[in-house]
Amino acid sequence: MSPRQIDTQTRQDREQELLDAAMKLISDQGVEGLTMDKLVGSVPYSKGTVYGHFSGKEDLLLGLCNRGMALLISMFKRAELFEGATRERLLAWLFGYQLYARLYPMFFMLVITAKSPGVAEKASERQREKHIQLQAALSGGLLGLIQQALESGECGNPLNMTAEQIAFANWSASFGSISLLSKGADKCNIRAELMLEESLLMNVSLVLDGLNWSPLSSEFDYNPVLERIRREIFADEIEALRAEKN
Amino acid sequence: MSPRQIDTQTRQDREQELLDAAMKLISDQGVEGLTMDKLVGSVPYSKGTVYGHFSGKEDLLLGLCNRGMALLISMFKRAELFEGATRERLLAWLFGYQLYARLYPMFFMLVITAKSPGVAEKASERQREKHIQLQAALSGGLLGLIQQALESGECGNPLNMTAEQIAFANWSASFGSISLLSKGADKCNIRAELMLEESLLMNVSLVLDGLNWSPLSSEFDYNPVLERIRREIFADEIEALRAEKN
DNA sequence: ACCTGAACACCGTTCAAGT
DNA sequence: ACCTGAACACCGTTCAAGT
Repeated sequence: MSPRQIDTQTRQDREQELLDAAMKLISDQGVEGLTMDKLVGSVPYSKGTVYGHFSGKEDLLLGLCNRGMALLISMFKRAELFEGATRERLLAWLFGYQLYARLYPMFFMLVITAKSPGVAEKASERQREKHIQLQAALSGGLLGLIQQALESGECGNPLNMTAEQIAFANWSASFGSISLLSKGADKCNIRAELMLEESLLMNVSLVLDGLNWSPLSSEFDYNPVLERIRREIFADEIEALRAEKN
Repeated sequence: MSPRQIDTQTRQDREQELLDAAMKLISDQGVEGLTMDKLVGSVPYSKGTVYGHFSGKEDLLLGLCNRGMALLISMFKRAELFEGATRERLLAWLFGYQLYARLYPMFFMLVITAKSPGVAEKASERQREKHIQLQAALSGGLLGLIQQALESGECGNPLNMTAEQIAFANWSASFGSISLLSKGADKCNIRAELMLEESLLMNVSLVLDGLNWSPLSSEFDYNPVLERIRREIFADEIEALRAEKN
């Protein structure tokens, strides 16, 4: 209620406004269509003001990436509530990741560009700190789930890997499948999108079978589980994806 | 010997010269340090001449990517000669991929940027054709190896995947592991590089065990095989990597 | 104290003018 | 026919001048 309070409030609103405008530019014209000039032009503030919020283009990019990660975290929070064996809940987690990559391809790609030395080092301390904090929140839930599976013995873990190594194996299998398959699938290519879903699940199944994580895909039909995940957890996202097609 | 012959020869030489100069700029100043202005400045030709070889920056990028792929193909050709069971030869293949990513991180990353709609569409028809041709050569060897393993029964293939799907599972597991782990490992970070090697092999082992590709990693010690791969096939690359550290 | 936008250095690309 | 480099539109960033 003090003037200072109001000031920081309007300041935060304006920052969100800038991020909104930047996202609109990206979804209209692609990542390379995002320009400080265009951003300033699409917003009722001057260059100096924009630079008062983001120290430069790299800082803005990391700010966008962080917004995307917060969104992904909210999806994972919902996936954690899915009822089922640990492997089924992990499936919900991975399905959410793939939905996220399809709904917000710009955010998915920003994670890579944000980690490249060129941008990470030029960004502000504030956004960098936020980034590693979000990263920790992101992997925290996954690690907890894996630890549970190790303790209950559902994950046989024949190679005696650590929970972190298992998490990395799952993440990199998903990340590799998604990034190799979603190159030019921006629009219309519905077959490519279905292939992404199918390939991702198959590749992750191999990893989980290799980990001896029961029930193995040879002993259990995961299709009804997937159907439940789609209906119970991510109905909104799937609807949004369908709406986007038209 | 005709004048035309000589002309195309000098033209090809000049194109290689331009690619050499571009590579030097990238390895000195990073990918974003590559600029048409700087390239022209580092070479005894004018802007117009450079644009006579590459229709624009995207075309140059794809040209560099293609050069990297040709280099990777030559490494895979050697890996194919490795003597051993199919799973051992696949290991040689993947080990080569990881060495390539460490030796030429710029080439490894260029494959992603080259596939992004922004650059692929702006590049010339010539480089685009070359690119898909190289891509076919690249996956051809891997597919042949997998088919062999399927026919001999060494790969149990419990999920009844096609050879293409198996190839994609291996490729995406490798790609994901490498790209997530080699973010800022440019220099000095020797622990991160060893971790890359270890993580990649572990993640791929899970996939291959999930495929029931014998001998399973629980029944067979692959470390001596790796040692043979290092010594018999990639001794030069490992030496180059060591030399680069100093 | 906060905001503005002219100014600067650099970028990718083109094309009239030279040889 | 081939090459040159001035010129153009656009980019990210800064900072003296305003309020």
